[in-house]
Parts: sequence; C-alpha cells; structure tokens
Amino acid sequence: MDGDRISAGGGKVTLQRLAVELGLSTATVSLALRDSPVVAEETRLRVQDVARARGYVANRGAASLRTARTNIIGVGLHDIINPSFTELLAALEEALSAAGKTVLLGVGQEDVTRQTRILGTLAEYRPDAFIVSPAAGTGVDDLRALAISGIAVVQVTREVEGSGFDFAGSDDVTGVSLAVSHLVALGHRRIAMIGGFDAASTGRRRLEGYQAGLAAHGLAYDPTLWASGRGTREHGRLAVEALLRLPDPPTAAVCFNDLCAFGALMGIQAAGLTAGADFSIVGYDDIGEAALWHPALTTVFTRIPEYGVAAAKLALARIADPQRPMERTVLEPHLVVRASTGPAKSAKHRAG
Amino acid sequence: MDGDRISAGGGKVTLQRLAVELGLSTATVSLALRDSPVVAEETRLRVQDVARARGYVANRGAASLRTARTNIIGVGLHDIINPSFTELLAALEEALSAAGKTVLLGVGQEDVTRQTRILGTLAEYRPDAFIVSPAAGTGVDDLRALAISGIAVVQVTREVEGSGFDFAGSDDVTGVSLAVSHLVALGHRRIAMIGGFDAASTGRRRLEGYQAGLAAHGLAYDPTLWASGRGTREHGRLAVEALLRLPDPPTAAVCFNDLCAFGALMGIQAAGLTAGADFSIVGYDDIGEAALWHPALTTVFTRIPEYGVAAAKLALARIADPQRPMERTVLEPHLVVRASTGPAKSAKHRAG
DNA sequence: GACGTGGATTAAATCGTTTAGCATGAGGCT
DNA sequence: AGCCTCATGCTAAACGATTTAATCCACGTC
Repeated sequence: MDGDRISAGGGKVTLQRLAVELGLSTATVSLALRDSPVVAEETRLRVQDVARARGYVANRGAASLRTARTNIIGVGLHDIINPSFTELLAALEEALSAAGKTVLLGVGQEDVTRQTRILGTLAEYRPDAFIVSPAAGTGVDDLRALAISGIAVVQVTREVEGSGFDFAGSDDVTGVSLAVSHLVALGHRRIAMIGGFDAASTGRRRLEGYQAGLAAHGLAYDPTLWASGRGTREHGRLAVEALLRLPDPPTAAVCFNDLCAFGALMGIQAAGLTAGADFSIVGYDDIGEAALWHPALTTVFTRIPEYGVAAAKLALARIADPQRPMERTVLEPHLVVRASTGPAKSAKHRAG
Repeated sequence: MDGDRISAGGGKVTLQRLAVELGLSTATVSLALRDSPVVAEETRLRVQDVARARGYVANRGAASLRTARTNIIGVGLHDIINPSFTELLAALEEALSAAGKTVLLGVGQEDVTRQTRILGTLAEYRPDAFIVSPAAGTGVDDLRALAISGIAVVQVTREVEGSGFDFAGSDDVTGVSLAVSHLVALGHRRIAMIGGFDAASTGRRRLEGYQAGLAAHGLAYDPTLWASGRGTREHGRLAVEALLRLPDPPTAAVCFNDLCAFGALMGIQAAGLTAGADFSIVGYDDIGEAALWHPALTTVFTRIPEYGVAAAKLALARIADPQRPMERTVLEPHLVVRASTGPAKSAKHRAG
C-alpha cells in the first residue's frame, strides 16, 4: 500500500544504494546530505527525503578514513566513581556533545600501566583530541606518546608539569590556603592536612597551599600533621583517627578533597566528637553531596563544571588550530562556609 | 647513534609504510601483526619489531570498514550525575574494557528527543552493540530504530516492555515489597511511597511492589500517600514535607531510589524530626553514599554492579550470536537495614 | 552559428585495513 | 622426471564515504 519505492530492500543502506535508487552519483548524494550549496535545491530535498525514508545512517568510520576527522574525543579519567570526576565527566560530555563531538571513555584507575593500555586502545580510534586527567606518576613521555600521530592533548584537573600541553583546572595553592586562613580566623592553631600525595600535581599543589596558608599566618609547618594518602573516604577516616591519637592533636583539618573530608567527618563522629564544635573540617571541591552532610561540609568550590567546559573548549580550539600557543585555564576557587567548621575550643594554645 | 633504520620518517605510519619499509606486502604485515599462524615466525618477529620501533598504531576505523566489527559499545544513559548510574557506568566500563571493548558514551537526560539524537549519533560509529537505559517514555519503535542495521541492543535497569530486547536489572516488585514488609514489621501502618512515575518501567514496577507489599499485609493502598515524581533529592525533600502536612500523615515511607531518600531525610530533619525515631525512611539501590548518611540509610540493595556486568555479558553474547533467544537477567534485591528505620511510635493505629 | 558562462552533476582517486584466492618454490614420493 | 604437498607470501578487491577536477548542458550574446 505504501508504495513500491519504499520497499524493504534487504541489506544495509549505504550511500551507494541511495545513489542507485535515486539515479544519482554517490558524489551528489553525499553533497546533498550535507547541505552543500552546489547541489540543486530540488535534488537536495529529494535525496534527503529518500535517505530518511530508507533509514540511512551515515558510516562515520568510513567518512573519517577520508577526512581524517572522527569527531571523537577520547576522555581518560582515572576514576569515575569519585563524584568529582563524575561531575567533570558530565560537564565534558555535555559541552562536547553540544559541539557535535562524542566521548570515547577510558578509565585508568590511577595506574600508569593500565592507563597506557587504555589510552593506546582509544588512540586506535583516532580521536580528534584526548582530554586526560593523568594518573599519578604519569611522565611527560607517556603523554607525548599520545600526541605522536597529531592528536590534540588537553589535561584537566591534574597536569604533568613540563609536558607543554593545554590545561584546565583550579588554582589549588590558593584554594587550600583559603581553607587554612578560614580555620585560622576561627582561632585554630594546630591544623592538619588529610590526603594528597606527591605523585600527582594536585597533591603537590594542595600541600603547597597548606604550607603557604600556615606561613601566611606565621604558623610553622609540622610534618606529623600531614596525613598523606589517597583521596578516599577510607583514608580520611583512618587519618583523622590517627591524628586524634597524637599526644598534641590538631583541632582542625583541611582535606585533599571532599571524599576525604566525608571520611574524616565519620571518624570524628565515631570518636564521639561533633564536627564543627569539637573539631573543624574543610573539604575540597564542593561536590553535590557536600551540602547534604550532617553537618554540612565547609569546603572549597573548585568550579569543576566550569573547568570541565573550559577543557572541552581548549580541546576544540586546539583541534581547529594545532599551532596555537599552549594555553592554561586556571580558575580561582571560592570558600564555601557551612557547618563543619567552627571556633576553636579553648584548647591550650601552643606557641608558634 | 641508534641506527638509521629508526629514522624520524615524516608522516603517519600506516600498514603500507611498514610494508614498504620491510619489503613485504601489506597482507603479510597485517597478518603478522595479528599473530596469524600462516606467517613465518621469523617474519612475524621482524614485523612486530619494526612496528613497535616506528610507533605504529592501527587505525581501527579502517579495519572496521572491512570487518564490520568496531569493538565499540554504545552506552546510552539518561543521567550520569545520579550515583546509581555512575556505579552502573563504572561496572559496564570495567567489564567491557576487560573484554577488549571500548565505551562510546551518550547521555540522554531523560528526554526522548534528545536521546534519539544522541543515540543516532552513536549509531554512526557502528557500535557492535548498544547498552541502553531508556529515557522515560521511550517507545518500542525508538529502540527498534537502533537495531535496524543489525546492532545488538541490550536494556539495563529499565526496559521498554514488549521491545523483545535483552534486559539486565533488578526485581523491582520484590525489592519494594521487601521494604514495605520491613516497615510493617516495625509496626508502621500508614506507609507512603515517594518518587517514581508511570513513564518508566522502574516507576511502574516499584509502585506495583509498594502496592503488593501493602496488600500482603492486608493494608489498603491510599493514593494520597503516593508522592509521584522524579528520583531526585529535591523531589524527596518536597514530597516528605507535603506528606507531613497531611491531616493524617504517614509514619514511614519507601522511596523510589536513594537520592529521593536522602532528600526525604533532609526534609525530616528540617521539620525538626529524627529519622528512624519519628519517621522511618527506606531507600532503594544502596549506592555508596547510603551507608554514610546520618542516620545511615536503610535501603534495598539492587546489586547494580552485578547487573552492570550482566548487561555487558548479554551484549557480548548477542554480538557473538545475534540469533540467540532473548534473555532477561533479573537479580533478586536484598534489604539492608541501617538506622533510618525504627519502630513506629505509638501513633493512633487506624483500622484497615 | 560560434562561443563563453555558469550551474548541476559525475568519474575517479583516495583514506588504511582485511581477506579470498592465487603464485612460488622447496622438498618428498613414486 | 613428474607430480603433489606444504609453507609462505602476494595480488587485488573490497569496505563506505569524501573531494577534486572534469564533463555536460542549456542559455544568452554577439
């Protein structure tokens, strides 16, 4: 009933097939489908109608072979359960998909070997760019290897110093020192830092911010108050418990990230103390969950969604012009005061 | 110093180039790289050495053109900020990448139109399979369109009834009725349901579980106690506040998911009540955050990581054999009792 | 009627791989 | 010597699109 022109027609529907059916060349069909001005209006409409009726779906793999452009962006993160990376991924996906790009996802799990394998696989799909938050310990050469076939590389959140690739992230030194200043203003003098490790740029910078914050108020840096480690709930909890057992325990802590801080809040509660009153905690990132904790977490908003979008923009710009000078987008973080911090109790104030 | 054989050599390194350099045909090189037994051991090693030295990276797009296999799996979710979907995505990614597949990600944002566009774009990359959690309101035809060019389709979490595609998820009817029974056992008689809507299979099933749970204990279903809506923190909070304002308020609620439940916990606290003592809340999914709330959330563990892996397996199986009979993997959920539920206060017990 | 003009279409090359089928040559066997 | 087999490698044809340069054709102009 619905015409013989739109018959079932067996196999896959390709440009070839459409061309034959329309009595045109593949060249014309290809141009018509992409709204080229050189093909006559009438022809264009006819082609597009038939393509739609036939359920034609372009094979972008084939097209990419010719055009050397895939519209794929390889995104390499080391963790996606951590909500801060989830929020980043969501921002990246949205910005890229709005620009007609599609995300090919690889998760490296904070392991350079695995990361190398995963990114190597992604590279086989010839993404137009990589957006990477490199695993701790990633070297300049690991990243260079990605760029070897002319793929743009953008770093996000973390960076490999001296790699020379674009970067979008937050000013971690300033961020953590804001946190420290807040605690000092509340009267705290023994302030710990929980989480962070040397192999990641974020670890180094946040430690630097911690030290800078202390120094700015004339406080000495005491290495026993730095509970180095990964940014997990587990580490946060264990670390705060260890700190509380010290002979001269701190009264407050800044954390490497919010996850750590949540763990610390749990540890404090488990020790029978009340966060905000007995011990102050500042998180880092301000993920969605932070506002919902009990007590709500005082933290530093690093503007993850914004720098996610910035990273996407950097990638698009570099794809458009591979020769452009290296660019760094570093956002200024904001302190968000909630209920997990409060005035220092009248603990004995040590000199220094 | 390191030999003239490994010279810089300009442009992209392709099979062609390797073949020329080696004095072999592309056929031999291709076979050698894939460890085909028809090429001599010695040749194979020589080829692989040179390939490595040259930094050869196969172009999988080109290969796929020939083999009609991309090793890409299109994953379409409607939300990735929601931790339950993040956990799902992580499980999918891990299982697929272990099987040599790569995830091409699309986020539909609970909007059928957008979902159609996104999945259409993914389809252009000719994934070997789609794993989809369809947006509410998705019809059988929307899904069929995906399968049209022979791409395997697997549904996860949610399903479009009657679509005939494989499915992996949790038994929602049983799950919610477990939650209801738990509350009944604690003495609750007026039990609300927060969240869920008719356009998603999960919404229908969980409502059904709620009703079945009530019926199993001879309790009547009261439509004013179903606060239909999306599974968000916002909805959970508003819903519980509305329920508390009812002339004859409930003493407990089961929720569509954990996010809803978190919102409800906030609402209860904001109303000056204590969850677990004054009002009981049961969540759904048991995402990581659930154990950390204050009070820790009683919830139903739907085994998301397990059915994520199951979905990946179904996809791989269907790729291997497109003719195999449709399969549904439906896991039995477990109740996880924590602190957000407790005995009903001696409120007036209504008959019925 | 020759010729230029310009709009519409097409032929053919190309991208980088895979694979069916064929070619070659060295032994082994009768 | 003649024939077969086996191991190895090669030729050439796909796969499905894009793009450049060429062709075709109708029309107006002088």
